[in-house]
Amino acid sequence: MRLLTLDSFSKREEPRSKDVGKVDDLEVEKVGKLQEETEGYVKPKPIAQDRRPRSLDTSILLSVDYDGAEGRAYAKLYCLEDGMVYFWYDNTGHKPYCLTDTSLEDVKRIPEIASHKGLEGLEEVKLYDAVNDEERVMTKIIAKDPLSIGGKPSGSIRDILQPRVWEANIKYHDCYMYDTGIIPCMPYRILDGRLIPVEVDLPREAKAFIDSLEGIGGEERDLIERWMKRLEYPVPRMKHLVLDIEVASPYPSRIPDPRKAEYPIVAVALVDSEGSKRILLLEMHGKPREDLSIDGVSVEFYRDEKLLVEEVFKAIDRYPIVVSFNGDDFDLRYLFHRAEHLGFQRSDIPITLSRDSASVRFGIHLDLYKFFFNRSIQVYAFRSRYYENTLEGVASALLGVGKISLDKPISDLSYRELAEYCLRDAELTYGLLSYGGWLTFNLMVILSRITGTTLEDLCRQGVSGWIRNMLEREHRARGWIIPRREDLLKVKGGATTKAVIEGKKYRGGHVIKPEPGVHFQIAVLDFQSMYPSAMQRYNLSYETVRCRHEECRSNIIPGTAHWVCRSRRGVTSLLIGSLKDIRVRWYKSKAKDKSLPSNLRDWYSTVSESLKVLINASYGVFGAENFAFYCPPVAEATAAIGRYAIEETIKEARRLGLRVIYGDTDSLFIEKPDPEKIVRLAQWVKSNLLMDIDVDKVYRYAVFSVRKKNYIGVYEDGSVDVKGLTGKKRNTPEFLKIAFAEMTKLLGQVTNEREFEDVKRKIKDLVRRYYSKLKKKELTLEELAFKIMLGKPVEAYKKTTPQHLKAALLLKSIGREVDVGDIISYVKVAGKIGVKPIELASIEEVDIAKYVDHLRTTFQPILEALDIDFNEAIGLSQLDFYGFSFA
DNA sequence: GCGGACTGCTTACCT
DNA sequence: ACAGGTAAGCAGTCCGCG
Repeated sequence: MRLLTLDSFSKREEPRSKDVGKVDDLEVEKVGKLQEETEGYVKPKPIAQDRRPRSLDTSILLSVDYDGAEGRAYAKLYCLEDGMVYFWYDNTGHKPYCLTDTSLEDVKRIPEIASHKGLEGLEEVKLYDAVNDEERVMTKIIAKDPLSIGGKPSGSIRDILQPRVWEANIKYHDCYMYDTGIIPCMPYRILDGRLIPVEVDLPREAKAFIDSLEGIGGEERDLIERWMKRLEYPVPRMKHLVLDIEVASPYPSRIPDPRKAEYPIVAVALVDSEGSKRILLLEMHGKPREDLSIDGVSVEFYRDEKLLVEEVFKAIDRYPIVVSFNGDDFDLRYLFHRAEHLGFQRSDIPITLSRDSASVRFGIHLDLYKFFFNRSIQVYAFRSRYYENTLEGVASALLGVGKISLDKPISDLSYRELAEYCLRDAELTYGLLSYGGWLTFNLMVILSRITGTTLEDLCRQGVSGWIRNMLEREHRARGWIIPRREDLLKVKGGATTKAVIEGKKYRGGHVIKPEPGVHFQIAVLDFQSMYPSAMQRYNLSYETVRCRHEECRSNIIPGTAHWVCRSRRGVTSLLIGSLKDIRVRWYKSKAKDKSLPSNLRDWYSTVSESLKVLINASYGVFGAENFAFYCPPVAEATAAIGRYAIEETIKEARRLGLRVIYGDTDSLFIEKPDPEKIVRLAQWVKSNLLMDIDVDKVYRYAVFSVRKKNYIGVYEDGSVDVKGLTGKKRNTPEFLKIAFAEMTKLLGQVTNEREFEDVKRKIKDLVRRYYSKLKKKELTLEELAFKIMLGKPVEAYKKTTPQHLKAALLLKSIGREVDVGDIISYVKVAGKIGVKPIELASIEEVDIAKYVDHLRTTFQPILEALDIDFNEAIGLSQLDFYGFSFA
């Protein structure tokens, strides 16, 4: 009976070229057995059967879906024992529902409801309304199926009840998970037909840690235990299949339309986590089959596209996790529609499409494109190491390997070229998932467990979706009504402060004007997680800010017209606070613990980074209009507490005699600090503001100009931080970046004030050298290019025509496709338009004067601080010209 | 009709 | 579609100037 585990499939024959017929026979036989194995209540096929329930070993919950034919929810479970996916159908009788504040009797009298075909029943429920701080009796309208609640073009229950309807927009699979309390990516068993969580026992050390927590309430302690159980349970290795397809389009730069699927699928790469690599090629007319062998790869030719696609479908059916890069919008969508054209029955296509996702029938489909494009993931998890949203961009930045570049359309490639190209894409995608000891996948699993979002949704939603899920689940668990956005906005109102930037909703962080010049011995003090701490310590949450109690109105948040509740603990304050506490007190410190083996440290560090993603986003979402719990006063109060904290801390620092030379939002730069005074300041902050500050870094010296958010800091070891300066921006021409880097290297060598004179001379030489390079045009177009990302489609620029757009338009005029997210490389040239893409320019036409201006502005902030005059620096080139070289 | 002062748009950065 | 604050360069407009 083990025959059908994925293991047996992965141990397939040696890589070889093989013929269609053979492959086909083999697979038909296996699929037949798959069906046989699947009998019973628990089954890997959504077929209605009512057999005696059987038990299932420890399995990981992958997702929950609704089976329309069965009329109930089912869970997809990945059995750790045999590596197969099983379906468990709900037998608790859970049904979709929504709420109304109309009484049960009155609801009965609404004829469209009473006679609604989808109505299952009505029920009176007592729930807590946190917005208004009162218990309410609501009527639960239970439906036979999710579509009856909402989603039909007309006649849905929620449309009939409008506007007196609550919780009608929650996806049913989420609703099911909230109510049953089941958590994706956690282990379950099936006993006596019931889905039962596997009890997770915390390691002794972890229990001791929880017991040792001081100054933490019981509620928060319970939460910490809950999080830790989800985080300490290991991430099991699950089997993945990466899939990538190539389509023979006659247009080289145009992506074929997956809805039309008019061109044949000529290659499919299948790379799995067990080491198997297959490439399926379509034999094309007039192109005889080659005897292809690629090391470690099974190359398979197909005479018939239908058979090729069939083979791909069989592979999809065999894996619990199917992975793609942009499969939602392309690969799976194309496969689906192509299969339709090729005459497949719907039931033989293992893919289901919805508006912006594609899913597979047995396992789950993860689209890495959306996950890597997620800003929070980009910034916090991968530290902005990539910034393009393409496979090429992400892979070459993280893996150091890019796509194979093509100079002709797919249809002109030889079989070998095509095979290698397609395989590379799949390998890169696999590499992104398994990268750094499965960092990406671990990250997803951790976020999934904490927020209760399935991996499939996690990939596709943003951080506001994740946090919404976490909060909604918490509401259901507590018996709270999930507030409606419009009620929140109406009751809590908008912002009361004025933003510095026109058009923003409220005032944000405070930036202190730097003291220009060179400053030695700088300690940089940082508030630890300032905004999350503010939310935790000041009890910020949508229901506590501007609460209903008269007696709380005097509890004013400084700098605002808002107050905060004294009597109830805010739910976001509690959730964010507990996540922050376990991160700082357990995972972050474990990640730094050198006595632990490195793989364990990596795990702790991954958990720590995942928590950071959630914690850091927790403030911003409340100011985001699309967030389900959008509440401007919460975001505004958070930022206001931050400003209050830093301003009061500066005052106290000055009282203590500390010299504050710069600060931004949650940081303070202090010159030549007395360590004792720093300790006193930290104590003051702790007892007066209930927050933590510590010395985040120490600079041997730092260089400031008058500009905020622009400085250079040199560490004790000579390494250099460059912040905000033009010389390190990614759109700055390479030669300026190189020149600037040369300068920072010089600055890194300075250890005391005396050495500055020498370095100042060297910097002048450097500037003059690059000036002369420019004058002599000893630079390539590549080095001179500005590389600017096209922020929107070409047609969307209505108000102005920026230079990178002009260059893009020139590219378009010679037939090159340009798209959102493309990086346009152009140089500044003489003439009316003033710019040319580097593909069309020559070095002779480059406008040198413009580049001298850029040389000036790149160096200006630093020269200013060092009291060097740019003109004087390059003026030396005149002397140089006449032979008075200092070199 | 030309150029400087100004505003607004755009991108990339900082926290 | 997590937030606001800052810098820089350019596009486009207004306004004064015989």
